[in-house]
Amino acid sequence: MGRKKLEIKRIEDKCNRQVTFSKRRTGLLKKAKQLSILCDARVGVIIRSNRGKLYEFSHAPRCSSLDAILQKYHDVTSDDAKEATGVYEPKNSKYSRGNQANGDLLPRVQRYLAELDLDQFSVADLVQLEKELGTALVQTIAAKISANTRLMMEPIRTLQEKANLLKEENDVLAQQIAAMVKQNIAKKEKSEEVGSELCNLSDTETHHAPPGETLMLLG
Amino acid sequence: MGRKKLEIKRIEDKCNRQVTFSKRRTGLLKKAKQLSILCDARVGVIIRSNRGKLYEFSHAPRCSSLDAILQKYHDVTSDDAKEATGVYEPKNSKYSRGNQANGDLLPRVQRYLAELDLDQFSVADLVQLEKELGTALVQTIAAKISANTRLMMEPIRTLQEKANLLKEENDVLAQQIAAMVKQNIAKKEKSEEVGSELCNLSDTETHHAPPGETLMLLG
DNA sequence: AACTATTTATAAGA
DNA sequence: TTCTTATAAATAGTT
Repeated sequence: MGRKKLEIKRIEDKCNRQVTFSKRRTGLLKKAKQLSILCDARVGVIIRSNRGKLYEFSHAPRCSSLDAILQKYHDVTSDDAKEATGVYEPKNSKYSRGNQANGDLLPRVQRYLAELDLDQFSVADLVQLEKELGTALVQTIAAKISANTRLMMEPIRTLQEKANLLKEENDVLAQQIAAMVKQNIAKKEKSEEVGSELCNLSDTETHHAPPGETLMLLG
Repeated sequence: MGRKKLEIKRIEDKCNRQVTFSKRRTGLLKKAKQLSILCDARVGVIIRSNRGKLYEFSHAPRCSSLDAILQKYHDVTSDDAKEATGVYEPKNSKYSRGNQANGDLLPRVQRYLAELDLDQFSVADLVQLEKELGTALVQTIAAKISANTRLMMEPIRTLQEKANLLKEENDVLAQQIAAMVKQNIAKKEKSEEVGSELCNLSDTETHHAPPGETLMLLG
């Protein structure tokens, strides 16, 4: 659509390509949103520019309990993943209770989460948690990653990309730290009250940086 | 666009909603493809209808080595996840060699994969592999799952969804079995030749079923 | 599943 | 960048 019919092939002019990217990215995200609303469908769009910037749309900003775990993995990994490779001491921990056979994983995870003191989370704790879940969680996570997301994990291509990711990462980390501080304060007040509303950070349809150690691992 | 301006809110008429879904889904996937081509961007779209059917677009059908691992997780999980929950005997295995410090994960994984006899893969092997990688892989995976994908992991909502997922799953499993058989035959011929082209199954922009145990875990 | 009147997206230009 | 505008493309309602 436009003054002229455009052939669908890589736009060679860099400047023009950037402009088109900006316009069409906006359009795509808009259409994704419309589809999700009009048809009550779950729609996800993730876009990474050739300079490494990320844009995504999700049909809803809700967070499942699984989300909370993944978020925690994320946080922890960002902090000390470089040292944590393989070294951990599974404590005989606070969330060891009767394993209730195989049953539904999600309810079990929810129960675990409800009983956890979030401040105590660490790589070791997560590993222990994972062990107690019998690697089922890990397999579930891995199995559910769409081809889509897997492709988004591909190595970044240019130095410019690395720089951009690094910058965005800093922003997100700052956000997360702020959120954690806030969470701590809130907890000082009421010591009970659990549930599955454990994370309310990330807003939808905006830039989103990948986790901290990405650069090291993907180089 | 159409005879009338359409308000963006849930279409109540079921039949009409279905038709619109079909049209707009096609449109969205088309635009995603155009964006990825025109602007050399990485674009992923994943759509799940309110009946549970999955549609996705990925900018490229390439498979990374990480992909191969995830695919394996997927396959294994589909087969015997119900029994595998937590029970495994880490053999002192064939891919135990000098762990080369922390370095880049991806090259290490590639090395592992290159040395593996794919036929020998099992839950136990994967767990062992994971252990040798020091859970770094798991954390990496978890950290990289976008909010997008996490939302797509949400519990399915209706019986109809379950039925649809089940049906699609069967199709995909059949495909995978066919692919494995093919792979085996190919291997009989040349016994060397490794690299990162380990999987060439899934085609882009088509229906794609979630893994086998999904129903059990999400109910 | 096709058709077509309209709306919407957007390519080029300013 | 942002806006304007002519035109291409998508699609809502119809058949």
